[in-house]
Amino acid sequence: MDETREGRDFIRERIDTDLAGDKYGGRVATRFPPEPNGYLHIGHAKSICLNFGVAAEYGGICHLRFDDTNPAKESQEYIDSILEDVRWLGFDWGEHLYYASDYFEKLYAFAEVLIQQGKAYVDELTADEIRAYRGTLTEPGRESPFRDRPPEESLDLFRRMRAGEFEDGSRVLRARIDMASPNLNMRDPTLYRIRRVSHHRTGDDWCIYPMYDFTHCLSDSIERITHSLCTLEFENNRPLYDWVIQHARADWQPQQIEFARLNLTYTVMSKRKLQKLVQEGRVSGWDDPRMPTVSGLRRRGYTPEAIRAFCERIGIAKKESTVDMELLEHGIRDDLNTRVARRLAVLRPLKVVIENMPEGRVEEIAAPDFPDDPARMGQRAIPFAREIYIERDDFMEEPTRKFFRLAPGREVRLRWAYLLKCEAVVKDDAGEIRELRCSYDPQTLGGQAPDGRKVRGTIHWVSAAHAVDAEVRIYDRLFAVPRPGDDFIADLHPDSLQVLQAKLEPDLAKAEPGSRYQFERQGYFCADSRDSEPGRPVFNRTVPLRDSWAKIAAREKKSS
RNA sequence: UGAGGCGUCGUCUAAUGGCAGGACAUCGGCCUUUGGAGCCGAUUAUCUAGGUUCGAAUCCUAGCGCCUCAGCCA
Repeated sequence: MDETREGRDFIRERIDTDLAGDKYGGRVATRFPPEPNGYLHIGHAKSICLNFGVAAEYGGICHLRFDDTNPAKESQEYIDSILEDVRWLGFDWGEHLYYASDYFEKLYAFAEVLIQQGKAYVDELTADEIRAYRGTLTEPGRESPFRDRPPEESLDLFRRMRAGEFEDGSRVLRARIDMASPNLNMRDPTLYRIRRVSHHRTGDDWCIYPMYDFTHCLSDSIERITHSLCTLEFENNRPLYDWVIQHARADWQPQQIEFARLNLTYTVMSKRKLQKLVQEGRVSGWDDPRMPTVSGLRRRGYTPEAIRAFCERIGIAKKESTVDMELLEHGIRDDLNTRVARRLAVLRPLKVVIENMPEGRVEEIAAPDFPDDPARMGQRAIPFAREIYIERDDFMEEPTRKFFRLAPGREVRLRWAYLLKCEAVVKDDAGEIRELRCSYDPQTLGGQAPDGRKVRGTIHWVSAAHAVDAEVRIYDRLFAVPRPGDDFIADLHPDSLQVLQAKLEPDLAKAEPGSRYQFERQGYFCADSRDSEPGRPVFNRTVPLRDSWAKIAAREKKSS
């Protein structure tokens, strides 16, 4: 543990203070409270790492609680995905899995307490009227004509609301606080509404459902949560959080602390926007590898370790911020670099005929899985034959100054194999390059020339006859601009997905779904867990390797 | 412009009255059978103006800018 005083975030410092002051008897209990109305995204991962992380560091516990008070928007599918994602991220809630809907009866009892104290009343104003009575940011609101009715009357009405005597929307239960409060949340907020919608867990047991501000604080209290960590937009709700617990006479008062939510460049992070992308078919689903969802990142090939390390790196603060996507990408490269085996794969094939290689002859060449780490065992055989594929980009008919790959008359090294020289270019009638005629130097197996001549470029290749044909999906950023605007659909990146028919080295035929590799000189790839079939993997590009050649090429192009 | 928050390199984030540090990004160099990785180096920041102090990112005053709140969403 590197829990030095330096670098600790303000939440942990606050908890230190509480513990030192014996505020909660030395206990720490947090909770991650998702609403099951969408899939988790990396912003939730930040919250999960914080809540579970804090609990672990202080020897406490972290509950997983579904905040399921709005059945119209929630479903079991979302619950299942959330459970899977939290687990995949590496966190364990033990037996502490809860649902706010399990507390409906208790919450109802708290509501009756509030009514009996004269702190809540049944209002018969319409939604529009309530809005009109609320006032504005600069003017106080007006009190409802039903505000001062006797508690007994409200109690009777509230019981009849529960019993189903009234139509949806005809009445609500409201807190009786202060219609002139400068904090609009305190202007008699709605606590319960009538809504005849089947709940995914309680079915048709209830036709009234509690609101967030009433449910969340009391659920925290029921569970004896010590520190209720949430995002900045709930700061204005904190007085109400405290008010409800006090006046409903709950016997446990957690401390709500707010921190800034995560934003990332080149993506969007609100469930509403992500849902729109899914609904409009702009992506294939919540787990589309371009989505910033946990399931999308998983399918893309991200590891839980990389996501956790990222969440640690970005820190916790109250300042609104937008983190560079590059930091996330750096994290997954850094993780995968030392973890995954190397393979050769030609994404945009160009055929090469090696004229001095006898037809029908095949050589098996051993290639290490981890060339940077000789101590680490693991290798596979790659067949070498007369016809091979190389990357189209690795040949240039009229090479620029700094291009040191293959060109007419030039020599390059085939990774792990021989030096190869381009003798001729074969074009079709349209002038397109169809194939290259080359020669190899049989004295150079392993890539070194006995005469000591230097060859600068090394390129990857696969044997044409042995190659595995595979679909490879090249994913790029979902959005073309760093900060998508309100009309975010217009900012979508038109080429965020390119589907390629690639040629892979034979070993890759046995790639298990979900397995990760580095395709040398290209990037990190992950066998798609949904579309791969035995012997026919489909690969998703997780992230490209850093490409300093791209910068040089761009500069050369500019200056020419 | 009522209330509540927030302002430190391009981007995140530390420094809690005592040398403004780290990471990512960027730019150089070394090395390299991945134009990858690795190694070395460099550029770049305290919102503004006053004040307190030997000394201010930090304390005080006044500004400026940004975010959140007028759901029977969470």
